Amino acid sequence: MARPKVIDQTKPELTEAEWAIMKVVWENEPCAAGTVQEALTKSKDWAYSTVKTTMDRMSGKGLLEITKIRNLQLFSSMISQEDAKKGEFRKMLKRAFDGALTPMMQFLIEEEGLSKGELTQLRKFVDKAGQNKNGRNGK
Amino acid sequence: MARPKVIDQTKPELTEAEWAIMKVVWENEPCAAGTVQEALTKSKDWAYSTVKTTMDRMSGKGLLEITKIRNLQLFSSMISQEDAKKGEFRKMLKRAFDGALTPMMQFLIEEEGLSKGELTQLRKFVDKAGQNKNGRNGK
DNA sequence: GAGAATATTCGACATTTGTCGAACATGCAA
DNA sequence: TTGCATGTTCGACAAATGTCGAATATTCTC
Repeated sequence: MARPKVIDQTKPELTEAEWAIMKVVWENEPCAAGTVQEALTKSKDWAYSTVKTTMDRMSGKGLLEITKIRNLQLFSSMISQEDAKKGEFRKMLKRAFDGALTPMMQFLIEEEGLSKGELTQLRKFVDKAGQNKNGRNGK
Repeated sequence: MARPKVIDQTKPELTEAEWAIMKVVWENEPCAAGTVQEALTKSKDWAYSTVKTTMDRMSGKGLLEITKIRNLQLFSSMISQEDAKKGEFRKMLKRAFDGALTPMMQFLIEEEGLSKGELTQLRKFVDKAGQNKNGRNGK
């Protein structure tokens, strides 16, 4: 009955460009490459082909899926936003903190200098999370 | 008098291999490439030249500095561990959470499922940090 | 049906990263 | 003095990323 504690180590690894594209896809899927390119004009000055090429490569990697409707290709995400975030977070944790969460937290609070507001907010979360945890699983 | 709120956006960006090497350097600097290579044999099966090449490139990027003693090259870090961690953390925060800390915290607690012990530890940090912050800067 | 709009295909090229091996240099021990 | 043991230099190569442009296909609309 023990819930699977094995964490999928093969979480997706997105590059900078892939993150930008994925964000748009998550918001508009299924969507065409042109849509993504347009949505990014504000932040990225990418040519249509740049976006398309990257998206094609992404589908090759299993990050996106293509559905063809006549002449149109619609892209959909194959990974959830949650998993992507998880992957990014884990990568950072592993690289900079040897995978240890507590030291990361300490570093965050001591070095990053959270504002009072952020601290208050954080405490609220901690308390809330604490409730759900009380009484069961410790370790 | 306003404290500089401008955060150095050009924090170092280390690659996977660079992180591994930097860690050894921080622990032994100044040290030779051979020392690093040996220290990594356990985790990475890298040839001496692989390590050396990477370290040379790192010095070219300003991540490491070389001091020559006769025939020997001793490498020293040009960036602090703190800055490297900060950079890695910020990159993650920016990519996956649009730079917003609070949502990241929420995600961490809700999705990553912190253990009770970690929560307790976290609360302790928060409280401690809260003390130093109380009375001043709110924002 | 012809031309403008849109898309898709493909091949290209520059950089960055990961990884070495071979050639050459040098200082110390036998 | 001769050679290992160590180092350093350099050039290479493959794969991943970032970026396009040109050629080609499809549609839609007059």
